[in-house]
Amino acid sequence: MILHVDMDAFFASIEQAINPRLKGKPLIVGSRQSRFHTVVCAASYEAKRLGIGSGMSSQEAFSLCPGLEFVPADQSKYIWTSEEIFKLLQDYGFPLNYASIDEFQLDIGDVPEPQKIALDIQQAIQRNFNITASIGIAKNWLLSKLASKLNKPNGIAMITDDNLETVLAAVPVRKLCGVGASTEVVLQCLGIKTCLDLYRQSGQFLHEHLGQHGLDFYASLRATDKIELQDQAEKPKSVGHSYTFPRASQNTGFIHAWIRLLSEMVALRLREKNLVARTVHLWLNGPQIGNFSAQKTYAESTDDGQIIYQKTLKILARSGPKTPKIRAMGVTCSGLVEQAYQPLFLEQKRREALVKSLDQINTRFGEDTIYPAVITLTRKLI
DNA sequence: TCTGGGGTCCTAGGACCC
DNA sequence: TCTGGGGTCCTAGGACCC
Repeated sequence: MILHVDMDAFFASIEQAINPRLKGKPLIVGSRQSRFHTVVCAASYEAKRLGIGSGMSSQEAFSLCPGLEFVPADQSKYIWTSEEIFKLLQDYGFPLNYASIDEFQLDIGDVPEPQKIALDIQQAIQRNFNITASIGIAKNWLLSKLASKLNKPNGIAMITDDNLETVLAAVPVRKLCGVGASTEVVLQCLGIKTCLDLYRQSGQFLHEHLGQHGLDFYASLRATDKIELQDQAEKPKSVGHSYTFPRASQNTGFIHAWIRLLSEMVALRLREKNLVARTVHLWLNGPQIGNFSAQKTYAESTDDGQIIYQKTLKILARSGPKTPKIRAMGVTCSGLVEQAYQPLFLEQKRREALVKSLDQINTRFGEDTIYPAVITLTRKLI
């Protein structure tokens, strides 16, 4: 059996646990500092009851609840809490998988009373962090994840062979992990509305209409999939940053400065994780171009913002749109491996020593102590 | 004036090698 | 020089999740 632990309104609950004034109040955690130009990252259950949910614009949320409490997201708090919960779960001694910042899966095998373990975990989390979790138990990850949503918040639910069809009949297919907007349209056209409708289709039928995705659903709903939990936190496969401008811009200097800033932010995160990257991705979005993305893989790996910036500029020059307006952009690095080589050339050694010193100064005296001058200019242009 | 930011996985076609 | 098959890596884009 797999036990899926899903934290309830994770970011919002942490803020309420830290700040008693926010307890019991409708609260949203926004993705940016500004309470007006942001979207809801997480909503407390008090806010959810008023119809506020993740992904909604903050303005819409405030119109539903003028007295709404607002806190900008502070990732470091949530990452720290997530890692502490992971350690707590490790002590149970089962293979453990880190599924996302607020979801964990334990392979508890065929222990006799899985609900007892679930209850114990819930109580330990409540005791240590003053927040609640919902837990689903089933034969594989997809069904256990579905189960975790059945009795939210602070609930426990188990899907067995006996209640499988009853549970599936009550859940709209859109709620199943892996069914997004596009898949839902396909399924609606086929007359498939509930998870039970999906369950009753043949593998061949699902393959015809959904390809590999359909076969995966077929196997997962029957718990015949053979995906084993890996007993460790996965290493990241990509690291990126993106930014959306208040208005679209055509100013080349502005755009290049932002690429520089995003490249430096990505490089800093790579160094923090002791990783170097071979592949650089550039993503652009604008009213005329829609989504544009291009990537290039290089022979050498790097964690240097200056080099990532130059590579991104090359991608832009080679295949980027010519002069259209840019509304949002992102720089992402992939092809990540652990940093484990000695720099060969003097120039390279000097740059790495410089970058290391800058990181040390910024760590000791605050993030904004020393940085490329272009970033000052960029920030003024926001 | 509606539109954030961080990711993962899959696919299909092309380049290139043996 | 052409044909065939197998395999890997790279690229661009889509779908989805929190």
